[in-house]
Amino acid sequence: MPELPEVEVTRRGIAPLLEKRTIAAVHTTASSYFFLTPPRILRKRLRGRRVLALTRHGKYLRASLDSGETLVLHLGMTGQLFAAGATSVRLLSARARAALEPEEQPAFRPDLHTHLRLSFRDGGPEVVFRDVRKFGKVLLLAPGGTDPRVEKLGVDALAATGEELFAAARRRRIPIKTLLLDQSVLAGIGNIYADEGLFLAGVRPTRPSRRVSRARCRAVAAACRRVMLRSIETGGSSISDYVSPSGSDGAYQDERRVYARTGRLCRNGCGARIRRVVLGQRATHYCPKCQT
DNA sequence: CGTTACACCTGAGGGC
DNA sequence: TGCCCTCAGGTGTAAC
Repeated sequence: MPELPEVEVTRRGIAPLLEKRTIAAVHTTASSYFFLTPPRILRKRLRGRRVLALTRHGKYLRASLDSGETLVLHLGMTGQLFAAGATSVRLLSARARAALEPEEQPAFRPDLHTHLRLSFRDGGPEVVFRDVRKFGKVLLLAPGGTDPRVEKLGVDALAATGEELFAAARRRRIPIKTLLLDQSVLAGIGNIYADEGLFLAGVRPTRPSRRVSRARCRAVAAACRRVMLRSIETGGSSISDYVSPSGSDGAYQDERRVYARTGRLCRNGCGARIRRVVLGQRATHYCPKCQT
Protein backbone atom coordinates (compact mmCIF):
# COMPACT_ATOMS: atom_id res chain seq x y z
CA MET A 1 0.00 0.00 0.00
CA PRO A 2 2.60 2.63 0.72
CA GLU A 3 4.16 5.31 -1.38
CA LEU A 4 5.24 8.66 0.03
CA PRO A 5 1.72 9.95 0.88
CA GLU A 6 0.70 6.79 2.73
CA VAL A 7 3.99 6.76 4.62
CA GLU A 8 3.51 10.41 5.56
CA VAL A 9 -0.08 9.84 6.68
CA THR A 10 1.15 6.88 8.73
CA ARG A 11 3.90 9.02 10.23
CA ARG A 12 1.49 11.74 11.28
CA GLY A 13 -0.87 9.22 12.81
CA ILE A 14 1.69 7.18 14.67
CA ALA A 15 4.13 9.89 15.79
CA PRO A 16 2.05 10.97 18.81
CA LEU A 17 1.91 7.33 19.88
CA LEU A 18 5.66 6.86 19.71
CA GLU A 19 7.18 10.16 20.70
CA LYS A 20 7.97 10.72 24.38
CA ARG A 21 6.97 7.19 25.30
CA THR A 22 9.27 4.58 26.80
CA ILE A 23 9.29 1.08 25.38
CA ALA A 24 8.52 -1.62 27.93
CA ALA A 25 8.62 -4.76 25.79
CA VAL A 26 9.25 -5.85 22.23
CA HIS A 27 7.58 -8.81 20.54
CA THR A 28 8.76 -10.12 17.19
CA THR A 29 8.34 -13.02 14.80
CA ALA A 30 11.26 -15.29 14.01
CA SER A 31 14.37 -14.08 12.23
CA SER A 32 13.90 -13.49 8.51
CA TYR A 33 15.21 -11.12 5.86
CA PHE A 34 12.47 -8.75 7.03
CA PHE A 35 14.77 -8.01 9.97
CA LEU A 36 17.98 -6.32 8.81
CA THR A 37 18.78 -6.22 12.51
CA PRO A 38 18.13 -9.63 14.11
CA PRO A 39 14.97 -9.71 16.23
CA ARG A 40 16.86 -10.82 19.33
CA ILE A 41 19.01 -7.71 19.09
CA LEU A 42 15.93 -5.53 18.64
CA ARG A 43 14.26 -7.04 21.68
CA LYS A 44 17.33 -6.40 23.79
CA ARG A 45 18.22 -2.92 22.56
CA LEU A 46 14.78 -1.35 22.34
CA ARG A 47 13.58 -2.19 25.83
CA GLY A 48 13.73 0.85 28.11
CA ARG A 49 14.39 3.24 25.24
CA ARG A 50 12.47 6.47 24.90
CA VAL A 51 11.42 7.59 21.42
CA LEU A 52 12.34 11.20 20.65
CA ALA A 53 10.89 11.82 17.18
CA LEU A 54 9.52 10.09 14.12
CA THR A 55 10.64 11.48 10.78
CA ARG A 56 10.34 10.47 7.13
CA HIS A 57 12.61 10.52 4.10
CA GLY A 58 11.05 9.14 0.93
CA LYS A 59 9.32 5.93 1.94
CA TYR A 60 11.51 5.42 5.02
CA LEU A 61 10.49 6.20 8.59
CA ARG A 62 13.13 6.92 11.23
CA ALA A 63 12.47 6.85 14.96
CA SER A 64 15.26 8.52 16.91
CA LEU A 65 15.87 7.08 20.39
CA ASP A 66 17.28 8.53 23.60
CA SER A 67 20.25 6.17 23.23
CA GLY A 68 21.30 7.93 20.04
CA GLU A 69 20.24 4.90 18.03
CA THR A 70 17.74 5.14 15.18
CA LEU A 71 15.02 2.64 14.39
CA VAL A 72 14.52 2.61 10.63
CA LEU A 73 11.29 1.23 9.14
CA HIS A 74 10.18 0.60 5.57
CA LEU A 75 6.65 -0.61 4.81
CA GLY A 76 7.47 -2.42 1.58
CA MET A 77 4.36 -3.38 -0.38
CA THR A 78 2.01 -4.55 2.34
CA GLY A 79 3.38 -3.09 5.56
CA GLN A 80 1.03 -1.55 8.10
CA LEU A 81 2.01 0.46 11.14
CA PHE A 82 -0.77 1.18 13.60
CA ALA A 83 -1.75 1.46 17.23
CA ALA A 84 -3.66 -1.25 19.02
CA GLY A 85 -4.58 -2.70 22.35
CA ALA A 86 -5.08 0.34 24.53
CA THR A 87 -5.39 -0.94 28.07
CA SER A 88 -5.63 2.36 29.89
CA VAL A 89 -6.05 5.31 27.62
CA ARG A 90 -6.26 7.77 30.50
CA LEU A 91 -2.55 7.32 31.12
CA LEU A 92 -1.79 8.84 27.74
CA SER A 93 -1.07 12.44 27.00
CA ALA A 94 -3.89 14.45 25.47
CA ARG A 95 -1.93 14.51 22.23
CA ALA A 96 -1.67 10.75 22.10
CA ARG A 97 -5.34 10.31 22.97
CA ALA A 98 -6.33 12.64 20.17
CA ALA A 99 -4.35 10.56 17.69
CA LEU A 100 -6.17 7.37 18.53
CA GLU A 101 -8.82 6.59 15.98
CA PRO A 102 -11.93 4.92 17.40
CA GLU A 103 -11.52 2.09 14.92
CA GLU A 104 -8.09 1.35 16.32
CA GLN A 105 -9.40 0.81 19.81
CA PRO A 106 -10.81 -2.73 19.46
CA ALA A 107 -8.55 -5.45 20.71
CA PHE A 108 -5.96 -6.52 18.18
CA ARG A 109 -4.96 -10.16 17.91
CA PRO A 110 -1.38 -10.54 16.76
CA ASP A 111 -1.04 -13.08 13.94
CA LEU A 112 1.84 -14.64 12.04
CA HIS A 113 2.23 -11.45 10.00
CA THR A 114 2.70 -9.28 13.09
CA HIS A 115 6.47 -8.96 12.96
CA LEU A 116 7.05 -6.21 15.47
CA ARG A 117 5.00 -5.08 18.44
CA LEU A 118 6.06 -2.44 20.93
CA SER A 119 4.40 -2.04 24.31
CA PHE A 120 5.03 0.96 26.54
CA ARG A 121 5.54 1.67 30.22
CA ASP A 122 2.47 3.90 30.39
CA GLY A 123 0.28 0.89 29.63
CA GLY A 124 -1.26 2.69 26.65
CA PRO A 125 -1.72 1.43 23.10
CA GLU A 126 0.92 -0.77 21.54
CA VAL A 127 2.48 0.09 18.22
CA VAL A 128 2.18 -2.76 15.73
CA PHE A 129 4.03 -3.45 12.48
CA ARG A 130 2.31 -6.06 10.30
CA ASP A 131 3.50 -7.06 6.86
CA VAL A 132 1.98 -9.95 4.94
CA ARG A 133 4.54 -10.15 2.15
CA LYS A 134 7.53 -9.23 4.30
CA PHE A 135 8.97 -6.82 1.73
CA GLY A 136 9.16 -4.28 4.54
CA LYS A 137 12.28 -3.72 6.61
CA VAL A 138 13.32 -3.07 10.19
CA LEU A 139 16.80 -1.82 11.01
CA LEU A 140 18.39 -0.44 14.15
CA LEU A 141 21.19 2.02 13.46
CA ALA A 142 23.93 2.59 16.04
CA PRO A 143 24.52 6.21 17.12
CA GLY A 144 25.99 7.99 14.13
CA GLY A 145 25.56 4.80 12.13
CA THR A 146 24.50 4.72 8.50
CA ASP A 147 23.02 2.29 6.03
CA PRO A 148 23.51 2.29 2.27
CA ARG A 149 19.76 1.97 1.65
CA VAL A 150 19.08 5.25 3.43
CA GLU A 151 22.31 6.93 2.36
CA LYS A 152 21.65 6.54 -1.34
CA LEU A 153 18.22 8.21 -1.23
CA GLY A 154 17.84 11.31 -3.34
CA VAL A 155 16.03 14.48 -2.25
CA ASP A 156 12.58 13.86 -0.84
CA ALA A 157 10.05 14.12 -3.65
CA LEU A 158 8.00 16.71 -1.75
CA ALA A 159 11.02 19.02 -1.59
CA ALA A 160 12.27 18.41 -5.11
CA THR A 161 12.42 21.37 -7.50
CA GLY A 162 12.64 19.57 -10.82
CA GLU A 163 16.26 20.54 -11.25
CA GLU A 164 17.26 17.35 -9.47
CA LEU A 165 15.12 15.39 -11.89
CA PHE A 166 16.53 17.19 -14.90
CA ALA A 167 20.12 16.68 -13.74
CA ALA A 168 19.51 12.94 -13.53
CA ALA A 169 17.50 12.79 -16.75
CA ARG A 170 20.03 14.53 -19.03
CA ARG A 171 22.21 11.58 -19.87
CA ARG A 172 19.92 8.68 -19.24
CA ARG A 173 18.19 6.53 -21.83
CA ILE A 174 15.73 4.83 -19.51
CA PRO A 175 12.05 5.84 -19.70
CA ILE A 176 11.19 8.86 -17.58
CA LYS A 177 8.73 6.71 -15.64
CA THR A 178 11.51 4.32 -14.67
CA LEU A 179 13.67 7.26 -13.61
CA LEU A 180 10.88 8.57 -11.36
CA LEU A 181 10.84 5.22 -9.57
CA ASP A 182 14.60 5.42 -8.90
CA GLN A 183 14.74 6.36 -5.21
CA SER A 184 18.28 7.68 -5.54
CA VAL A 185 16.97 10.48 -7.79
CA LEU A 186 13.74 11.56 -6.07
CA ALA A 187 12.77 9.66 -2.93
CA GLY A 188 9.19 8.64 -2.32
CA ILE A 189 7.52 8.31 -5.72
CA GLY A 190 5.98 4.89 -6.39
CA ASN A 191 4.13 3.26 -9.24
CA ILE A 192 0.79 5.03 -8.83
CA TYR A 193 2.09 8.57 -8.33
CA ALA A 194 4.61 8.21 -11.14
CA ASP A 195 1.77 7.45 -13.57
CA GLU A 196 -0.52 10.11 -12.14
CA GLY A 197 2.20 12.78 -12.08
CA LEU A 198 3.24 12.10 -15.68
CA PHE A 199 -0.37 12.34 -16.81
CA LEU A 200 -0.84 15.70 -15.10
CA ALA A 201 2.38 16.96 -16.67
CA GLY A 202 1.40 15.67 -20.11
CA VAL A 203 4.57 13.60 -20.44
CA ARG A 204 4.49 10.09 -21.88
CA PRO A 205 6.03 7.59 -19.43
CA THR A 206 7.91 5.79 -22.18
CA ARG A 207 9.77 8.93 -23.26
CA PRO A 208 13.55 8.53 -22.86
CA SER A 209 14.69 10.58 -19.88
CA ARG A 210 17.20 12.58 -21.89
CA ARG A 211 14.43 13.65 -24.26
CA VAL A 212 12.56 15.37 -21.44
CA SER A 213 13.31 19.08 -21.37
CA ARG A 214 14.23 21.04 -18.26
CA ALA A 215 10.83 22.76 -18.32
CA ARG A 216 9.03 19.44 -18.57
CA CYS A 217 11.16 17.97 -15.76
CA ARG A 218 10.04 20.87 -13.63
CA ALA A 219 6.43 20.21 -14.63
CA VAL A 220 6.73 16.51 -13.81
CA ALA A 221 8.27 17.12 -10.39
CA ALA A 222 5.62 19.75 -9.61
CA ALA A 223 2.80 17.48 -10.76
CA CYS A 224 4.06 14.56 -8.66
CA ARG A 225 4.31 16.87 -5.65
CA ARG A 226 0.83 18.22 -6.26
CA VAL A 227 -0.85 14.85 -6.55
CA MET A 228 0.98 13.52 -3.48
CA LEU A 229 0.11 16.56 -1.37
CA ARG A 230 -3.49 16.17 -2.42
CA SER A 231 -3.39 12.53 -1.35
CA ILE A 232 -1.91 13.41 2.04
CA GLU A 233 -4.70 15.95 2.52
CA THR A 234 -7.30 13.27 2.00
CA GLY A 235 -5.54 10.96 4.40
CA GLY A 236 -4.02 8.80 1.71
CA SER A 237 -7.50 7.55 0.94
CA SER A 238 -7.21 8.26 -2.73
CA ILE A 239 -4.82 5.37 -3.10
CA SER A 240 -5.45 3.09 -0.16
CA ASP A 241 -7.07 -0.31 -0.49
CA TYR A 242 -9.56 0.70 2.14
CA VAL A 243 -13.06 -0.48 1.31
CA SER A 244 -15.90 1.33 2.97
CA PRO A 245 -18.78 -0.60 4.55
CA SER A 246 -20.94 0.31 1.57
CA GLY A 247 -18.61 -1.69 -0.62
CA SER A 248 -17.33 1.14 -2.78
CA ASP A 249 -13.69 2.05 -2.75
CA GLY A 250 -14.20 5.60 -1.64
CA ALA A 251 -12.21 8.49 -2.99
CA TYR A 252 -9.93 6.25 -5.03
CA GLN A 253 -12.30 6.18 -8.00
CA ASP A 254 -12.65 9.94 -8.00
CA GLU A 255 -8.99 10.79 -7.67
CA ARG A 256 -7.04 8.54 -9.99
CA ARG A 257 -6.78 9.61 -13.59
CA VAL A 258 -4.82 6.85 -15.30
CA TYR A 259 -3.66 4.24 -12.80
CA ALA A 260 -5.62 0.99 -13.22
CA ARG A 261 -7.97 2.67 -15.72
CA THR A 262 -6.82 0.66 -18.73
CA GLY A 263 -9.26 0.90 -21.62
CA ARG A 264 -11.37 3.57 -19.97
CA LEU A 265 -11.89 7.05 -21.36
CA CYS A 266 -9.33 9.74 -20.59
CA ARG A 267 -10.51 12.10 -17.86
CA ASN A 268 -9.46 15.07 -19.96
CA GLY A 269 -12.35 14.36 -22.28
CA CYS A 270 -10.04 13.95 -25.26
CA GLY A 271 -11.88 10.86 -26.36
CA ALA A 272 -8.88 8.55 -26.17
CA ARG A 273 -8.73 5.47 -23.98
CA ILE A 274 -6.10 4.83 -21.31
CA ARG A 275 -3.34 2.50 -22.46
CA ARG A 276 -1.36 0.02 -20.38
CA VAL A 277 2.24 -0.97 -21.07
CA VAL A 278 4.99 -2.54 -18.97
CA LEU A 279 8.12 -0.55 -18.14
CA GLY A 280 10.81 -2.02 -15.95
CA GLN A 281 8.46 -4.87 -15.02
CA ARG A 282 5.92 -2.36 -13.72
CA ALA A 283 2.42 -1.76 -15.03
CA THR A 284 2.29 1.72 -16.59
CA HIS A 285 -0.78 3.70 -17.62
CA TYR A 286 -1.10 6.76 -19.84
CA CYS A 287 -3.29 8.62 -22.29
CA PRO A 288 -1.88 8.27 -25.84
CA LYS A 289 -3.44 11.58 -26.84
CA CYS A 290 -2.70 13.84 -23.86
CA GLN A 291 0.79 12.59 -23.07
CA THR A 292 3.71 13.14 -25.42
C1' DC B 1 28.84 2.55 -15.60
C1' DG B 2 23.84 1.99 -17.24
C1' DT B 3 20.28 -1.11 -17.85
C1' DT B 4 17.51 -5.28 -17.40
C1' DA B 5 15.95 -9.75 -15.36
C1' DC B 6 14.88 -11.87 -11.45
C1' DA B 7 14.25 -12.87 -6.71
C1' DC B 8 12.15 -12.17 -2.27
C1' DC B 9 6.76 -13.34 -0.08
C1' DT B 10 1.60 -13.94 0.46
C1' DG B 11 -3.09 -13.40 -0.96
C1' DA B 12 -6.91 -12.10 -4.09
C1' DG B 13 -9.37 -12.87 -8.11
C1' DG B 14 -10.45 -14.92 -12.68
C1' DG B 15 -11.01 -18.89 -15.82
C1' DC B 16 -11.90 -23.68 -16.22
C1' DT C 1 -15.10 -26.81 -4.73
C1' DG C 2 -10.41 -26.90 -6.30
C1' DC C 3 -6.51 -25.95 -9.30
C1' DC C 4 -3.71 -22.98 -11.87
C1' DC C 5 -2.67 -18.75 -13.61
C1' DT C 6 -1.81 -13.65 -13.19
C1' DC C 7 -1.49 -9.64 -10.62
C1' DA C 8 -0.17 -6.43 -6.67
C1' DG C 9 1.37 0.32 -4.13
C1' DG C 10 8.95 -2.11 -3.43
C1' DT C 11 13.72 -2.79 -3.91
C1' DG C 12 18.44 -5.37 -3.70
C1' DT C 13 21.32 -7.95 -6.62
C1' DA C 14 23.20 -10.65 -10.35
C1' DA C 15 24.17 -10.54 -15.04
C1' DC C 16 24.51 -8.49 -19.61
